[in-house]
Amino acid sequence: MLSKRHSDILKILETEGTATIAALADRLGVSLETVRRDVKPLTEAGTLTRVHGAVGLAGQLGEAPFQKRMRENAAAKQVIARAVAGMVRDGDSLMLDTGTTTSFVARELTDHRRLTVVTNSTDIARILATRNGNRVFLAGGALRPDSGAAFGKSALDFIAGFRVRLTILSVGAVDETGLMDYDLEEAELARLMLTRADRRAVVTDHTKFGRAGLIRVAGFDGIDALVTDHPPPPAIATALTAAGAALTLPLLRCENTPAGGG
Amino acid sequence: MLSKRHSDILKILETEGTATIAALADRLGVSLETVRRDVKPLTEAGTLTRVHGAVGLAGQLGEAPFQKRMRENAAAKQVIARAVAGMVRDGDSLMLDTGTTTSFVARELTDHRRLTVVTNSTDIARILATRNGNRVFLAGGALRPDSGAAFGKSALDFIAGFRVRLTILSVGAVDETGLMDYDLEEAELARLMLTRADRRAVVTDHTKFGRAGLIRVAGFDGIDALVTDHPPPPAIATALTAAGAALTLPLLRCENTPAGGG
DNA sequence: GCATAAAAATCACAAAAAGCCACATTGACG
DNA sequence: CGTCAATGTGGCTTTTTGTGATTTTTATGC
Repeated sequence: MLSKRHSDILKILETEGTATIAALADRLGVSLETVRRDVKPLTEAGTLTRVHGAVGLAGQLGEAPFQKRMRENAAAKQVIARAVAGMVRDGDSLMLDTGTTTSFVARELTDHRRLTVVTNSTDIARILATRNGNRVFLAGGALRPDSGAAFGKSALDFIAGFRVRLTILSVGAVDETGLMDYDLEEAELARLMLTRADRRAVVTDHTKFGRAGLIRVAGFDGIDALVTDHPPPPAIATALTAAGAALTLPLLRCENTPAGGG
Repeated sequence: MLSKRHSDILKILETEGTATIAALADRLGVSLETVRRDVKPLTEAGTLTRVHGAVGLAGQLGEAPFQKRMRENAAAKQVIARAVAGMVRDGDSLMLDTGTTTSFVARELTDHRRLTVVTNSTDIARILATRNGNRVFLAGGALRPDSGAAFGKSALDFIAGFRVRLTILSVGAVDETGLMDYDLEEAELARLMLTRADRRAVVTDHTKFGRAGLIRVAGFDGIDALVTDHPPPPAIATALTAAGAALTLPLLRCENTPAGGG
C-alpha cells in the first residue's frame, strides 16, 4: 500500500538527493522503523537505492558537479528560492534559466499548479514537467556536460518563441553596473529571456556581489526584483534603487521552515 | 449527486494539496464518517486519491505515472537493460526513445564513457548528460506530462539530423507482424529513429507479447536484436527468425549477463 | 587476522489510528 | 404521519506504528 509518506520521502530525496534514515524519521516525525518500512518497497522496486544508514534516488547516487554546486550555500539558495516561489501564483507563466539557484526555485515550485514553464535546463524541466498540470517547454540541443542545459542558436530561437509573465534569472556576478556572467551563451540566453517577460526577477546569493563578471548581461533597469540573502554593498543598493528595482531579503527564520534544512 | 461539502473539500484540497480525514472533518464541522462518505464517490470518480490516513488531489498524491510504470516489472526491465548495455561499447553513438525500459538502459549505461546519445527523453538525457565525457543531444519542445519527453514535428526534425550506430527502442506491443505502439507521435518518432542507425535493438518485457497495439511501428525486418525476459510465443519467434533478427534472452539469475549475439 | 564495540537493520508483538458496517437519530417534504 | 436521505454513534476489523529484543553489518583496536 502507498502511504502519504511515500510521496513525501520521494519529494525530499528529489531535492536532497540522499538522506539518512534518521534524518527522514526526524523530518517526517515518525520512528526509524516506520521509515524503514516505508523505504523498503521503494528500494525493492528499484526507485530508491539503499546503503547502510541512508537512502537515495536510484539514478542519482554519486552524481555530477552540478549536484555538488547545489550543495554549496544550499541553505541560502533555498531561502531565496522560497521567496521567489512566493512571487509566483498558480497558473502563472515563467521562464527560468540554468543555474543552481533557479533549480532550487523549481524545487520550491513543486506545490504550485498549472504553471507554464519555459526553460533550457533539463533539471528544471524534469522537476516540473510531470506535476500538477504544469506545461513545460524545454529548449533542446547539445547539452552542456556540467549543467545539463542546452545553449546555442537553436535554444535562443526556441526561447524567442515564447512570452511569459515572469522571468527568473540567476547570474554569475553582480556589480554596481548590473548583472554579469562568465559564459557568453548563458549571457545571451539571459538577455533574451529578459525581453520575453512582463516582469523580471533575479536570484543571487551574496557571494556574487562584487565579483568581477566577464560578460555584461544587463543593467538594473527593467529588473523588477533582486532576491538575495544578505544586503548588497551600498554601491549596488544605490544602483538598484536608482533603477527602481525592489530588493527582496527573505528572513532566515528557523521556526517556520517545515523542510527544516535551516 | 454533489453536495456543498464536496466542493468545500475540493476547495480545501486545491489549496492544501492533501489533508487527513480528521483535518477535513474538523474543518467542516462534521464527523469523520461523514467525510469518508463524502470522499468515497470522489475517489471512485478519480478526482481524489486516497491513502490510509489522507486524501489528496489526484495528481498531488502518489507518484507520477511514469515512476509508477518504472516500478512495474522493474526487475525484468533491469535485466533486459543490462543485456542491452552489454551491446554498447565506450565511445558508441546511440539513439534511445522514451520508455521505462529505455530509461533503465540509460541507468545501466552510467559506467560507459564517451557515449554520444540522441534522445527525446529528459529522463535519459539527465542521467547521461553530466557523466563520463558523454555528449547528449536532447530533442526539446513541449514535454508530455506523463513521460517528460518531447514529441511532435520539432522533435522529429531534430532527430532526423543525426545518424548513430545503434538505436534502442522500447515498444508498446509486439505481435507476429512486428512492433506496435499506442501513440501516434511515439510511433512516428520510433520509425524515424530506426532509419537513423546502422543497427537497431528493441527492448521489451514479455508482457508486451500478443498485446493488441494500435499503431504499427515496423516489421521485424531490419531489427537486429530483440531483447526480452521470457521467450516470445512461437508465432513471434518464427517471425523474428524469418526476418533474421537475433533474440536475446538474458538469464535472470546471472549477475553478469553475456551480450548474447549482439 | 580476529575480537570487540557501535550503528543499523530486522523481527515480533502490543498499542494506536483509521476504516468499515449496522443501526439510531434527525429533519425535510409530500 | 410516513418516507427518505443525510448524519452521527458505537462496535468491530484492518492497517499502521512504536518499542524492545535480537541479529546483522560496519568500524576499530590489538
